[in-house]
Amino acid sequence: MPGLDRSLIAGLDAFEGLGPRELDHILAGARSARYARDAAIFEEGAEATTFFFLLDGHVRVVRTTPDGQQVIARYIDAGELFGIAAAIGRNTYPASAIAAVDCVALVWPTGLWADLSSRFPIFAGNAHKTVGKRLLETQSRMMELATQQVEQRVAHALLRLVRQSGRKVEEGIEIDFPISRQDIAEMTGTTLHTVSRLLSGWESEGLVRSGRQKVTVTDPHGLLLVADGHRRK
Amino acid sequence: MPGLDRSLIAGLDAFEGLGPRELDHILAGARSARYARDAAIFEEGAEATTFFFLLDGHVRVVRTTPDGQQVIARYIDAGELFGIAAAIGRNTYPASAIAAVDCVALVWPTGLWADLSSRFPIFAGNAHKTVGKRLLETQSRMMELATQQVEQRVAHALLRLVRQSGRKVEEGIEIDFPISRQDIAEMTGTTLHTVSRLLSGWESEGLVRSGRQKVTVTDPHGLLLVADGHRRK
DNA sequence: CGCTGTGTTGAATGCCGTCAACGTCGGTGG
DNA sequence: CCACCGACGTTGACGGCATTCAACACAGCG
Repeated sequence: MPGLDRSLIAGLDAFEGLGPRELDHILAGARSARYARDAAIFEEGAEATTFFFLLDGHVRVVRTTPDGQQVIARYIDAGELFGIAAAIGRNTYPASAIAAVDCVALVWPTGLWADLSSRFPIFAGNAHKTVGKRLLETQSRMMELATQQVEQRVAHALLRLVRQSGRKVEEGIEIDFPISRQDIAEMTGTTLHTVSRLLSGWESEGLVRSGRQKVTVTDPHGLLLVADGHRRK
Repeated sequence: MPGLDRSLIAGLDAFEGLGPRELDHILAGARSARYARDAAIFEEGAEATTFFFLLDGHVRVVRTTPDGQQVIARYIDAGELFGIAAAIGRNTYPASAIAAVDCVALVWPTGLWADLSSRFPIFAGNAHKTVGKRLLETQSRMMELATQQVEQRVAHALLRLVRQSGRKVEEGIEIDFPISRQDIAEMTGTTLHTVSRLLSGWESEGLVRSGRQKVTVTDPHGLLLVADGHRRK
């Protein structure tokens, strides 16, 4: 394999504050890998032998309940570290990671974590910041589930998705990867039926346009009103 | 103030792997403080000027929604670090901390975090492990909210509380601090009315005994069946 | 050209939130 | 000491939101 070029990662959040020689050193320990759409990058409960940085694509992070129901914990976008069990002293992955589209990632053996994080404390700090952000974001979603109605939760979920993984198109902002009603239901703790009804309603109100595994938000501000419970009707 | 004795903290999880001289050094930067029941130790959104280790008592961690509803994120027990915004690179507290009973805590200025964590990487690692545990636990609660009925969620919450903060008494295991129906509702995303009904029902089935701000689980195994949705009836 | 995954929509059920009223405990001040 | 008051808890009745059950439509694919 040819060496990886530091321009791949220079300037990205996770590598903020590191110099060229440091980036080269970190990259020297990595390989790059491709994952086909719907491939499992790692599985919940498996030994955490590697950690990852997503160069391109979108990854769905999923946990499964004892009785088999799936819950989508989050989506990872290009430019984020993931699978960093080592950073929190765990040796198994707490969730599964599935490629939502064809993906490219950098992959390090977990064994390198201790060396890299002691040699480059800034890198470790950036990873811990990422963990912290995810903790806060998870708490926020927990609060939504605890206090809001389904309609508001789904609206919030869509707004989060377009903000984080949106692509500007003719009619508005489109979610940049295939996402089904079932997926949205698993993010918001409801059923695909309810999601379908909500999207149909919003479509006729001109807030969104949606089709098979596709959602475009055409009126973000209007949707935000719904998300905050300001029902006009 | 007299020096704090290292026997206060030796052997506890957060200080695992540190020697006597290291403990002394860490303690040298701390002061101890008392908080009366219901006192706010810190407030959501405030600048994170200090971080804490709970020596005695129980602390309720609370976030408030934009429209004023409170959600209890977790309870902190004696022997845990908390308010460690510095460990995840934040400079404000993401939640409020309220003393559930009279409490005693060690308090460090946040400014010391960088020094302590670079000087004692083991200490920093222990803190990051704590953050990781809380992320996983928060994810689990999010999954419960997304997939389970109120009855199961409340049962799980009680089981978690007795496991983590239980005190063995004559009739079973009692939650070691005052907790109201409202508190349980705020942990589980329901109303005090529903919690009251559930506890009444369980009391007549012999699973729990409860009174004013008191809950005792008398049949943990039976309650676990309820928590897992094995309703006999 | 059928099959599977995805999406839509109607109808019925039921969980649990809301509204309401009352009971009880404990602390506090006269 | 006792009366009062506020916080906490209980219980019934009602209703609505969302799940469940069911049937059908449509697209992509082998």
